[in-house]
Amino acid sequence: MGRSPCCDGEAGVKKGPWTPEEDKLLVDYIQEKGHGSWRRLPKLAGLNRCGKSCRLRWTNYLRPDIKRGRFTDDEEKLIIHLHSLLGNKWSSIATKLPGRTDNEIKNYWNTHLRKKLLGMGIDPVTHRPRTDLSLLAGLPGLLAAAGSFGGAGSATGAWDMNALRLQADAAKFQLLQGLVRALTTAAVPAPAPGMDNLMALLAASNGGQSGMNNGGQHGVDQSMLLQQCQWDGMNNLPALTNSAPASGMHNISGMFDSFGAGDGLSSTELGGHGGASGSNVTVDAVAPPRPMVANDQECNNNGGGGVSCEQTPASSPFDGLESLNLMDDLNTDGSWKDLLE
DNA sequence: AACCGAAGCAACCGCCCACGA
DNA sequence: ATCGTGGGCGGTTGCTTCGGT
Repeated sequence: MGRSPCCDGEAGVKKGPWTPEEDKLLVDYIQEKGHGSWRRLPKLAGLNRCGKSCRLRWTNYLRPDIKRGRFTDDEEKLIIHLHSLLGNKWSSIATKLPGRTDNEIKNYWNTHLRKKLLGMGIDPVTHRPRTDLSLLAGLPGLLAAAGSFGGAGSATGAWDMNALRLQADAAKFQLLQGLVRALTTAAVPAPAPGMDNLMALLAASNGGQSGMNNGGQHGVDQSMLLQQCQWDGMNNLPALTNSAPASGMHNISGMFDSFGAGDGLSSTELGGHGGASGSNVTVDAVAPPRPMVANDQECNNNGGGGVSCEQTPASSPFDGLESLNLMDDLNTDGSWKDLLE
């Protein structure tokens, strides 16, 4: 049974925005005597507010160590990375961002970061590629998101490599899904191996709406994404033949299998893995081993919320791909069961 | 200039847990 | 063991600001 709100029964207690006068009363009192019991504080400080409101105002806005202003790119990346590990444990995330409050981070996530991930084809809850029907039509949005993700960097044409890699991960997934779709609909000639043909195939399979042939509408150099796709071995596509869909399906199934296994994709890219500098695109010749993330003692502070403290591989947008069972989503005629209407 | 919808953000709500009596 | 209280947390609301028409 939850207890009743602390302000229940306190008729006449003021709600809504705080005035500068109220702020001053609160700050002066706490700086002189400390907050002590929040419930008793309003009366002692001469405030017509409930204690809970005072606590929130102090912890979120009046504390002297609060950092205001825009989140930096590094902070954004850190939030995304921590969210992939901790979920909506905003207070835990806030402990890693000095001067930022859980409320501020939560708001920023809901209003900015969540939308960015969605635009990149990444589920903001699971941090994995989205598998809903918007995926195949999502490349234009992906590119749009790519154009906006880098903040000041993208505005100057300097690509954020970590963001690009994340986007490339999603792009690879979409490419493969489009490939499966194309081969299984048998309406498109089977391609010769190679990325260029794969791209063309995807465009054809998607009714020419893939956005990859939009002439750089969003200022995205297609070759950059291609290089990213090749970065971890995407270039080593299995040979595709002109055979019937069943045969193609076999090959693609193998692609998915190899994709999920030790492909070196790592969301620690988000955590500052230096893949490139400046605006030059560099491609890791050998993807680094996926690091283990130690969820150490701070994972104990959630009051039994259930965060595992075991060592777990750092999550990636592609982590768990092998468990997506994409082939299970295909009907015998090659159409998607749920992804396509 | 006025209107309207979207986005952003401060603040509130209600549930939960820890802890002490 | 039970209950009441204090405080923390995530989710939601509603006001304000912004941008497009």
